[in-house]
Amino acid sequence: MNTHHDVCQVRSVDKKKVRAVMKSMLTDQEAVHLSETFSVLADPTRTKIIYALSSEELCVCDIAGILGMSVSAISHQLRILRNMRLVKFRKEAKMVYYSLDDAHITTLFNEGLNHIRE
Amino acid sequence: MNTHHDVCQVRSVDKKKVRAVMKSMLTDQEAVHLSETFSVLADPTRTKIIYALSSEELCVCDIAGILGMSVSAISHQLRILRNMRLVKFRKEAKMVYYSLDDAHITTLFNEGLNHIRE
DNA sequence: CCCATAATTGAACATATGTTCAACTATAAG
DNA sequence: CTTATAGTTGAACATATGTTCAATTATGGG
Repeated sequence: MNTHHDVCQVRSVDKKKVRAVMKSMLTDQEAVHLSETFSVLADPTRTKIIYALSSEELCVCDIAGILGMSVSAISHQLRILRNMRLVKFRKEAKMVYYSLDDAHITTLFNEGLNHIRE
Repeated sequence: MNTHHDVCQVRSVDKKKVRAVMKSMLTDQEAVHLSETFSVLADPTRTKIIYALSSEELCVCDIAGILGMSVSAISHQLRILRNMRLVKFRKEAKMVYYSLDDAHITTLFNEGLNHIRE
């Protein structure tokens, strides 16, 4: 609930503009969904994992080795990526091999990578 | 410093793969830079602000009105967007008008928007 | 000069997030 | 069956993040 006690009392300087923008504004659901999408890529460990998996299918142990981090930390992050359907996995004996499973986010990832590297 | 006490002892299941991936791996700096870029868009309030400003130049008061949030909360977020050079502003009398100032991130933003709306 | 309004700022607060540690499951070898 | 290894998980912990609240700055009107 919005009590407006700290919201600008004029409510709007340009009511016409305000009404127009409000009409096309993202819904809360859209804004949350959109920001959650970006959140997946908003962590250096996860960007490294995604980058690593973009060239090779890898087991948890090797990802940990490549990033110089604990298997546990990597496993926790892989769970997040799994829940977001960004990676898929395949079991073979005692090993679990991970690979990318989302062409969409990969595009977004590469778009971001191009931006910082330009 | 990495003590390796919890890192897989085998160090690598497939040393060839591991070495190859490590060679092309993002640097810490790149990974942090990349994830920081995505972090800017990883908050629903900021995505709404960016969306609002993509159609109109707006003063702080009107942005607050559109989002139904306090002027203070919006101002704090605008400072973040300003520091990241995502928005620029212009003073007129007592008002401060904000507008977008980064074509790059806007592309990334729209890419994300397309993904969730497809 | 005094007051009202637009906006910014810092501190406090609650919540979210990422890593560590230890315990646990699953699989395979002897 | 026992042991070793790969991986997962939950709790604890520290840190980061976003909003609120109160105080402050900046601008303009009477």
